[in-house]
Amino acid sequence: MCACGSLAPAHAVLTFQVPVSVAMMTPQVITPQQMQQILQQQVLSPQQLQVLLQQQQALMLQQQQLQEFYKKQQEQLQLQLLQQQHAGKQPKEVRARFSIPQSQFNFSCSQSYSRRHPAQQRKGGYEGGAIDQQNCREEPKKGKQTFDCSSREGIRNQQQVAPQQLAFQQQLLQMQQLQQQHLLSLQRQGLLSLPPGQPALPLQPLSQVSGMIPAELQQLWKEVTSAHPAEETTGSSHSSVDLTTATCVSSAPAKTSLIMNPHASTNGQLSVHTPKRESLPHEEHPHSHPLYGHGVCKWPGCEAVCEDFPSFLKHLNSEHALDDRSTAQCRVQMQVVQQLELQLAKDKERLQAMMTHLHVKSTEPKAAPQPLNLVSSVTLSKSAPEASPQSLPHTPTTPTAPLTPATQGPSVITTTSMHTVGPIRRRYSDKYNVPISSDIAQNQEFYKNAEVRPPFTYASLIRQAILESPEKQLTLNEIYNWFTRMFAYFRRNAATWKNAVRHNLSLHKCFVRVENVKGAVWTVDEVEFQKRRPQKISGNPSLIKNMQSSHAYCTPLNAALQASMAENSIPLYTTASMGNPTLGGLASAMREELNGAVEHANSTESDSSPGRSPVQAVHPVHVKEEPLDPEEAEGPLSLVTTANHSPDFDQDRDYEDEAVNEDME
DNA sequence: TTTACCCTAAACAACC
DNA sequence: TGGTTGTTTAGGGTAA
Repeated sequence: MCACGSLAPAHAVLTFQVPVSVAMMTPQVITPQQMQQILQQQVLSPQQLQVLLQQQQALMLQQQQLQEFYKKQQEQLQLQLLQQQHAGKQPKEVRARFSIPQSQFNFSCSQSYSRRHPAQQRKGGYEGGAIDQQNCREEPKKGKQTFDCSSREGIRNQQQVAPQQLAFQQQLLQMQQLQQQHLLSLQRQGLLSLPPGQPALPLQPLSQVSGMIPAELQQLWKEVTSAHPAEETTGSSHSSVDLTTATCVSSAPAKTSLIMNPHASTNGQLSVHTPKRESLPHEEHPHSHPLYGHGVCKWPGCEAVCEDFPSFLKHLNSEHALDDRSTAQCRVQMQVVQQLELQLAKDKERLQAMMTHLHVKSTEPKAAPQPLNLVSSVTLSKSAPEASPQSLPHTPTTPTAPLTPATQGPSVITTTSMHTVGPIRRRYSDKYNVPISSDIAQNQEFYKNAEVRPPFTYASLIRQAILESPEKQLTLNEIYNWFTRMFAYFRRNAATWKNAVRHNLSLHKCFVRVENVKGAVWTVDEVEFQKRRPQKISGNPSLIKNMQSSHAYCTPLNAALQASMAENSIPLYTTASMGNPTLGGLASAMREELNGAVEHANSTESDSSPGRSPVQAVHPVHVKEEPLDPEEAEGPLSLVTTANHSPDFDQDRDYEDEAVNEDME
């Protein structure tokens, strides 16, 4: 680390000798011990420590703001990708080139079987045209049908590559701007010094990062700068654009440089200021100061009210003069910035890896986008040898494809791993993997549009359907509707999967059939559900690893930042301390997994209204006759049922017609 | 190899 | 009578 041992004159702080490139590109992790040492080097009073504490809190806020900004960028990126995918919707013929799920062959075979069974012949609902029974018997063994892989896909890919690259490049650009913002902040504060002639952007050249040629850079630069002229002139919103102007292209005129425009970081409440800096850029805007806003001193942890700018300056000179405390605060701030830079660098690497990966893939037959969990489940399967470029799953529309954090590396989404989604047998339930609800929520559009089988067991899906319902109870038909509504995959082969649904409902103790005024409805006994497959997760490292990796796969892109922070083991502000909802949820999910069923059951139980007594409210007609465990004798803890059922199935009904129609296809 | 879990298929009965 | 719902059995695959 770059701790400056001696503290003497103001200049010693102002010209903190940290080569920016070094501080930027090779930031070092500051351990809490080191941090303590730093602080102990100073003779600080408890009050000063208190101030430091407050300052750290403020810095945490800053980090959160940074996160939000980061998230926003990632969401934008995702949106862009989505738009590109929709723009490049593949024609229908393309569907034929993808694999046909095994169950569809099963469907075909069952049809042939039905010819031998008059009782089944009555059911004709979904059966389509004539099917060659011979093929029907042979193809399923292979598990695949191969079709001609035309060049249409390649053309489509080529059309998509450019905007995709552009999107990533813009993402990269923004990240760099973010990075530069912190550097400039440091420069403004005098914490970093640069040789006089050096441009304010001692960063890695963009071309090195992105692999863009200068012409592309210039074009990008034009686009970016022309796209946000208002922001640039007003300096009102994100400073990133200004930063771009100031730093991204060193040859650009510096007139719009952020350095000359302190407005660009008017929220400078988190900046560290040293007295020397007062006379610097603020002369153009005499009453504007990064440490002064809304009549309040923005020095971290200060917030002293200053009626006017002169009084603020007076306050600044008196309260925040160069002393041990201010120096220590600067040090803390610098460490924080370094951490942020480290984090940013990591994410930049990820982005670069993503770009590199996509660029490489663009020359190969492009596979349909897949939700991460599918990919992960595929990697667990052994069906890779069956993979072929022709066996992609159906993607009638181009659904949302959540992106993977680049830490997973380009090997996560590969042309081979993406071909075997359909026929895989292995599923994972939310018992020891990512919660199904979050997965479905994250990949909702994908599942709705792509005919890929959700990587969850029927039991998990049924449970999810029931738990999603307002009353935590569904009729069989409503469960059917949920399946067809949520998953394109279940809009086919209705007989097969419906039979499976019924089979699961009857077979598993966790599904309890109760009868209310409306008729029979199905509810979930969480205790029983969690009892299934009581594997010792806590004692099986490989399982834990698998679980964690599955979480990582399923983590949406906008959690990449948090993930990277966790990976980076940022010591000063851990992700947990930042109260990040994503990681918090992940942590709680893992806790839930590790703690087993009871906690989950209790939580589910709490979902039901306290006043309700489900068992009393409904009339169980049938409880599966299996030997009761002692705990079962006490009754299901979470039999979430209610009697006052309200008809809320308009939505289902709306879809029903559509689903039926599709089933008739 | 065993075991548990999962999926698919199918028979069958009861009900609407 | 035909469709739906629910139960049960069978067989095969997968992974621990």
